[in-house]
Amino acid sequence: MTEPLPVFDDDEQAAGGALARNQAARRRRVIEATLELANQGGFEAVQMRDVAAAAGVALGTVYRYFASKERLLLEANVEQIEVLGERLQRKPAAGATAADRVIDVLTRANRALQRRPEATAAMVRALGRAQPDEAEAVDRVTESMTAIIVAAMHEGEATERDLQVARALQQIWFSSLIGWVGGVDPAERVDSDLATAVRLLLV
Amino acid sequence: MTEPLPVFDDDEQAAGGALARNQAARRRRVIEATLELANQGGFEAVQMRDVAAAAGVALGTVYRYFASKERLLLEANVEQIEVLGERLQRKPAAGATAADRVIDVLTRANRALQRRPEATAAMVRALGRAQPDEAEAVDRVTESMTAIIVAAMHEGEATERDLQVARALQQIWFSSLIGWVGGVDPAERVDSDLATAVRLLLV
DNA sequence: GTCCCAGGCCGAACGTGTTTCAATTTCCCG
DNA sequence: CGGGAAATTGAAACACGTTCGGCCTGGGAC
Repeated sequence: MTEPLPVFDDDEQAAGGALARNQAARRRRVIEATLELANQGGFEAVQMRDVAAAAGVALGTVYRYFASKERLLLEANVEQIEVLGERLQRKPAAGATAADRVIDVLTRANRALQRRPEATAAMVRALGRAQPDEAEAVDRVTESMTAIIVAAMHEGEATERDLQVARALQQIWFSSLIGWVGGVDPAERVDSDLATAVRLLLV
Repeated sequence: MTEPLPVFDDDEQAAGGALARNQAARRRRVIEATLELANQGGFEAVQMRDVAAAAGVALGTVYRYFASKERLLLEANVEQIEVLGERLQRKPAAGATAADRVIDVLTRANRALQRRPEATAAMVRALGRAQPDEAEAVDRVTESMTAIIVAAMHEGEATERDLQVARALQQIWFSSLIGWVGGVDPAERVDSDLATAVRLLLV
């Protein structure tokens, strides 16, 4: 390693001592490097050695923070999805009916995802490979996806049926993304599958 | 190799000459070995070297027939799914309404899949990892799943809407299987998700 | 300030999917 | 039967995720 020095290039809250601060900074750098690589070349470009090198950290250190490549990608993308969710909320869904609003928000979400096709593909691939250890991270991602849908349906409390519909749509969304990422379907198919499903589910 | 002899333990049509016959037999042995290993230990137990050894074939030969591990698992499982589809047809779905029939057939299908959890997990994992090269194999699997659903809906020609519903259900089915295999959800969740979705989609 | 050690950090080594290639065997056909 | 094409073999090498054992450091005890 040519750079064994502790570096603080992070804007997080510095809660604990120097150690805790360094750890937070390292973790952040690893995630940043991951997103960078994922943006450029997708899942296969995120090679653990490269992530480590780009983050200025040893390979073993990456594994100290993230138990596996899937976990790393998942955790890096949970943030992204959550940010996306917030952004979508800020500009509330347009449309008179719930169906219109859901279609609107999903279309916008997909547009955002397709703007970084490689990164999206990497995230979806990580989701598709998840094993029991990663269940929690997977859950957080799908939870975010569901939340985006629920929020678009209406303002107040969601009914049981709303939640069922939202889960179904999230599952269809995920399947479609897999299909797109796997080269089975074109990107537009994600939108059209979802629009069709919304029309079937939200009478 | 201790067994270089050509073996014909296959019941397929012997169309061409000895070469074609041997190739068919080899291919079959590789698939058989794959299913065997997948049944026992799932995805990670299907190791290419072991498959080759169990099939009495060199590693390079396995790759002559199947471009990748995913492809191998996919092709091995297309057969399984198709057989399952036929078996399900033989005992037609029970129920007065389309919804009941679809739930019935999906429940039976899941019971069959859960009887070989490891093999199912291996197939689902392969589906989730698919890349563009494997698109065709993926398509055949999802096609079979959709066909099972369509067949349960009614006898005659399927309407456009039927096909949309069937595709949506297939996508939900797949997502649920991923969730189960990934340890996010218990096996029963596959059934309950599908039952819920059927009730929402088939009024 | 010095000493000590739990924990962080490192990178070499391992496992498995994939590729490669020369040598050998099998098949087909004249 | 003989020759050449194609398939198969065996073994080695490569790529990349993951693991492991030892080194180093920060920070508490004194």
